[in-house]
Amino acid sequence: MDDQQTATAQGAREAAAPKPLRADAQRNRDRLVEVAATAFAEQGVDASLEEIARQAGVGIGTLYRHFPTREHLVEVVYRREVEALCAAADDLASHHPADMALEQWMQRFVDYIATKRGLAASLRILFNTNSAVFSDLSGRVSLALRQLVEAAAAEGSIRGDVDASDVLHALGGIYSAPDTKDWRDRSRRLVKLLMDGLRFGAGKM
Amino acid sequence: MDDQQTATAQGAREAAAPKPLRADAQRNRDRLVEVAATAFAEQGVDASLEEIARQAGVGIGTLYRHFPTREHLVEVVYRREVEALCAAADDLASHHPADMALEQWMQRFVDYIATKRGLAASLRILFNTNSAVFSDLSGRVSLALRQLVEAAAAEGSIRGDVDASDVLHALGGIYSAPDTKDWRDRSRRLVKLLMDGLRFGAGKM
DNA sequence: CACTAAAGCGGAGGCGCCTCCGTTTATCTA
DNA sequence: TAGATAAACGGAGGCGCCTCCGCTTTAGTG
Repeated sequence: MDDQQTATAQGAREAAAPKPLRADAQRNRDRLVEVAATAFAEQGVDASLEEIARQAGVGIGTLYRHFPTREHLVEVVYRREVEALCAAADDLASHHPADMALEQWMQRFVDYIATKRGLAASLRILFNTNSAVFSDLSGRVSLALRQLVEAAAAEGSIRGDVDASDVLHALGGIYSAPDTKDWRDRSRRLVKLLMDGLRFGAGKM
Repeated sequence: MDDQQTATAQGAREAAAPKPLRADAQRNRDRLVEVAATAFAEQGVDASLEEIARQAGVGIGTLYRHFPTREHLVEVVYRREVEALCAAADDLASHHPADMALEQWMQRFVDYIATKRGLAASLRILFNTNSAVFSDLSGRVSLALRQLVEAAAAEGSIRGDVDASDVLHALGGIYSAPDTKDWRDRSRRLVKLLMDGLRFGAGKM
């Protein structure tokens, strides 16, 4: 009878009010994410959480308070990286001609994917567990790509008869290619090839 | 390739020529599988391996020698159960009219699946890692089902215009239904319903 | 049998996971 | 500035994973 707050009420209101963290807590949290990003990149998602806490200069308890499970931490790191990738689209767009921006972004996208190949299984579990994460992130990516494609098409530097989802599919094909030694080089060539295809007939619309 | 001893074949073939174990080793191995089957059924695939070894009366080292990873043990247990399920098809067929054999087998299939719902994620990983296991086992299941269906159709106790894969699909639908409290009862009713549908129009062709 | 090599055993030890709770600290009020 | 208090910290402790290697048992051989 002492119980006042049901579990449902608790869960319903997390998106609305992320309640501000205390300064030290925020600092520790940021530091953990930073270190975790490096650790996951270097050693995969099985990197030791105790080691991450140690390198971040906090106790293991602090890590677990901020990220109750390994998956929580992975999600935050992963989301941060995808957001950085999307942000890069804007940056490239404002510093390069539209077709170059598109090409460079795709190159970067492919490079990024390359570092994540080993994580495929973990990410699939993450997405199954919480498919909102997946749709959110993949939505951002395709939005970023669409903007680049449309800008280049509008500018006339690539053809106008393709849309972003075609391009995303083409990139997806690169991703699912076998994991050979020269994977990265080949991907680079494929992106260039794709760009040539896009440039072909530019302005004809 | 005429080569029969590929690297993959090495692990997968224990039925063919897995060099005979020493008597004590075989005893321990059997005991481990036995205990593991119970433990996995009761506590899921995350059951403690040390506890399994303890209950089997062997050291943890022995368990790991026989089953280098948790997945190996899971696979053996899982395979054993599926084989038992398939063997039951023959048994039922020789002791009951064909349609009753089919119905009872489907009931048993569904019950079996019910106990495995929590394992879905683990099994998916297992199947991804070693898809030969999946195709082998699902092949056996559909073979067993096909024999039951065809026998009943030949006997005239169910209609003749359905094939086994339809039935398997219908059962699959039951499997993917939401995991409610009365899941088992409802599945039972659905199997009966399916049987009625199969009996309807029996002997007409 | 007795002997021996090979096969098998098993548990200590090192590491990582995660929880729990006594201690510390940032922030708020007076 | 001092005091109060909720928030945050952190690491000890218990458990499970897995490896490693010295000891034991089995299955052959003479």
